Amino acid sequence: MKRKPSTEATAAWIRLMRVQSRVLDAVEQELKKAGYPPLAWYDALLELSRAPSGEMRPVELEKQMLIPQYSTSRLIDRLVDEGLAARRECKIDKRGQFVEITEAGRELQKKMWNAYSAAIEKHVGSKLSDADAVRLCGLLDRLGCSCGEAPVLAARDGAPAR
Amino acid sequence: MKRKPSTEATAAWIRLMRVQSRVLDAVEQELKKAGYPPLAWYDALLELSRAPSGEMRPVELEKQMLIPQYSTSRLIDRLVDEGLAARRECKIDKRGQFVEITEAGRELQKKMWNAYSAAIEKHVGSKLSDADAVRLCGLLDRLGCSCGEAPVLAARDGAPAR
DNA sequence: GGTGATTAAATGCATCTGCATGAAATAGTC
DNA sequence: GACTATTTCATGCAGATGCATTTAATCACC
Repeated sequence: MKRKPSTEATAAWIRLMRVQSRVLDAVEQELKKAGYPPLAWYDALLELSRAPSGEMRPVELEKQMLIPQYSTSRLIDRLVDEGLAARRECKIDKRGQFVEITEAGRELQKKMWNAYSAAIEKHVGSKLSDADAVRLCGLLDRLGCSCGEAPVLAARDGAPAR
Repeated sequence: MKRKPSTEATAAWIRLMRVQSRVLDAVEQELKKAGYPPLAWYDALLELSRAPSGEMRPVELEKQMLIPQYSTSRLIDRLVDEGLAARRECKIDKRGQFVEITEAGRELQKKMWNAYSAAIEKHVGSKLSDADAVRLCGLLDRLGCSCGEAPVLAARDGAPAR
């Protein structure tokens, strides 16, 4: 039996779609204008930089970033092409590999965080009090739990998106 | 001078990106499993069906849907290919045209709304009280105003997304 | 009413994405 | 240890997207 959503729920759905799209576009545009690669690259570099010795398995990365396997594979291709990461052979499991962030990768991640954090502040932080940001988090979290939650750790020197 | 966002703001940003992505994926998947075309088609059909005589200019559609011009052009191509809409010559402005929804288009829009609304209820409505949905709307709206707001009219028999 | 700027729409091209499949290694089972 | 199933990663292909440009018509202004 299909129940219809209330107008309130429908309005919330619409806002969620629209506002996210606008805010994401705005932030991506700023990064692009500053000459930086897309956010997905940043996310990958951040994950790698946080890994114990700056390296992790593609499968891990895929799970952290919640993107499909082929997408991870190609993202790594691009990072490697740009010298931001390197593929390392995995001795204990020869079908796998390790991806290691390079110095250039670490530097780019840090530089991007400047532009990125400024954009977050501009498009989110400056429009919401901290208390309201917490409220927004709480409400959003309630929508997320149906599809397997990856607990978002406190973002200290970088924020993984998507 | 670049100010850094608070951890609260950053957390809100992350949630906004993640939760939207999950919820949208979930809803799109349900539509797809039910054998329906992507949400963008629905949005276009809804806009067209709401237009005075079931027709509007591509430029209008573009403004309503907030998608780039070339994207509108191609979306219309597909709708026309599937017999859901038809291009009509515009007598008063010969560089323009009208796009008119067909009967098949109207029917599809209505049928999709069943699956679509059920998905909204499942992934949003059922997780939030109406009061919380209103609160969520309020908070999200505050993020939206920086980039030119299209006031979202009450969704009576359909919800435009994105 | 002629000229340059602007608007409406389409399209060529490179890139990106999704999907399915392939290839190689490992794990599980008897 | 042979045989099948599973896991890890890459890739071919079709379709979608972004960007820049093109074509055609209208507008604005003198």
